[in-house]
Amino acid sequence: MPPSPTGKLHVGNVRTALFNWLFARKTGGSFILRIEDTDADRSRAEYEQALIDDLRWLGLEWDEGLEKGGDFGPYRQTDRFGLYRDHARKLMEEGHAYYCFCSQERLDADRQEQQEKGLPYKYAGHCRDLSSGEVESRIAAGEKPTLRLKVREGEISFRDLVFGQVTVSLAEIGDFILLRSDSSSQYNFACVVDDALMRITHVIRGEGHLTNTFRQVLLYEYLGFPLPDFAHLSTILGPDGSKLSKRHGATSIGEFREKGYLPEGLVNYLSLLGWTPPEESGEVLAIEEIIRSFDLGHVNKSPATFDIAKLNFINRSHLKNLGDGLLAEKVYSFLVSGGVLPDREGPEIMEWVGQAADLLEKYADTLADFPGLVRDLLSFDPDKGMADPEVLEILSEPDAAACNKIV
RNA sequence: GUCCCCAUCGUCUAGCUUGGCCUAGGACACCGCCCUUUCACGGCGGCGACCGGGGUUCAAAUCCCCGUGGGGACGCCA
Repeated sequence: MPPSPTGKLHVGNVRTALFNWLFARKTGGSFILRIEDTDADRSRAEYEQALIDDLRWLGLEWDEGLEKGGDFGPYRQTDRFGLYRDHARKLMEEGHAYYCFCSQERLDADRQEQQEKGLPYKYAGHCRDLSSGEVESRIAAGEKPTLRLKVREGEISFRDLVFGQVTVSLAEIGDFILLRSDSSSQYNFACVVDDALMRITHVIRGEGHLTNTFRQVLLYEYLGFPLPDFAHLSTILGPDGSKLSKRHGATSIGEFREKGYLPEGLVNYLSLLGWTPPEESGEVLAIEEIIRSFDLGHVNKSPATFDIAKLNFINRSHLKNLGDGLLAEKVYSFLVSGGVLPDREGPEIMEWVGQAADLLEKYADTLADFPGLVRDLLSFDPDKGMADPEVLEILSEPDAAACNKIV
């Protein structure tokens, strides 16, 4: 599981993490957390920490990697640049790579020209056959070249565990960059070196990487590394059919946590995106049951739409399975974190918790979703035995802020 | 634009590998009825799909081709 710390952990990434984790648990393998932070501009330490917190909150503990250590560290790519350079040198010595002095401007111009002609962009190979003398003198003169892979002719093909056999002509792939001019590693290269050195057996990642995999397979070939198994997971779409993003509402798992969703509910729902448990077991499952029946070979290829209504149903079901004591505790801390109740001891708090416990007993079999439950608690009137419609109105879109409003 | 990939109810999907058991099954949502002092929960029932067109075959949701729609890649991002 190699995330980039370039933003909040998104449900799509979590689904990928989850499938990696499930596969590792199912097969008795190790789930490894490696940070892909080779993009210095976008990577931020705070995102890395949030990512760790989110993964732990969900219960997706890793066996090896960040904060955990292991035999194949370091587990942060910025700490591994030396390794990449070593392998780059090897590729160069074997004639599979070359220095490229093309300026950004020249590349942009090439790209634009190709586009206008309606051709796919591909590096034109200007520097492919520079003499070693020229290379040396330009480097001596202070030019900072990138290192490119000399892509062979023919085709490349691999068998994906989800998508099956996929093939592409190498004529489609230009000589791509291995090391940037600041000598840091580009993603595809770092990824292959790490996966090989860390003895990764299964690469399970988002579908967006399917075409990167062609490049990577070529790198495995040149580097003489054994090929791991690849499994690509379809994209998660928003209700309008486009890739799920912020404008579709809550997408970061932090937001779901704040709204009071249960980690087990979220994990259960996400496991259902692209995968189906055996029919006889139903869809509301404890994590152990998911592990037991999880099967990568039965993962769907087509993109899945994120459906909040079904998430709510799954979450609600887990809420009901929680039991009164645990539930009262969760409700209380939810209200505290939302600022509805003060985080302190006191008679009025005890009274409230007492009422909550009574109510939970009464409502034991009738729980809705978490915010719905809170809504009931706040508006329950024992004399009338019914909810106050005005309060219900305010809380029809219940969240922590709305709860705050009425107290 | 070029390449890679995908296509079953509104949504998640089973079935497709090994064509007939599919008048296409389940779940969420929705609608109705029952239960209930309200709501909810629960029970029962309903609505609802094989993207289009050609093949192959005695037989196609399942295999092949074309079209259409969608996603992804084409970066000194990952």
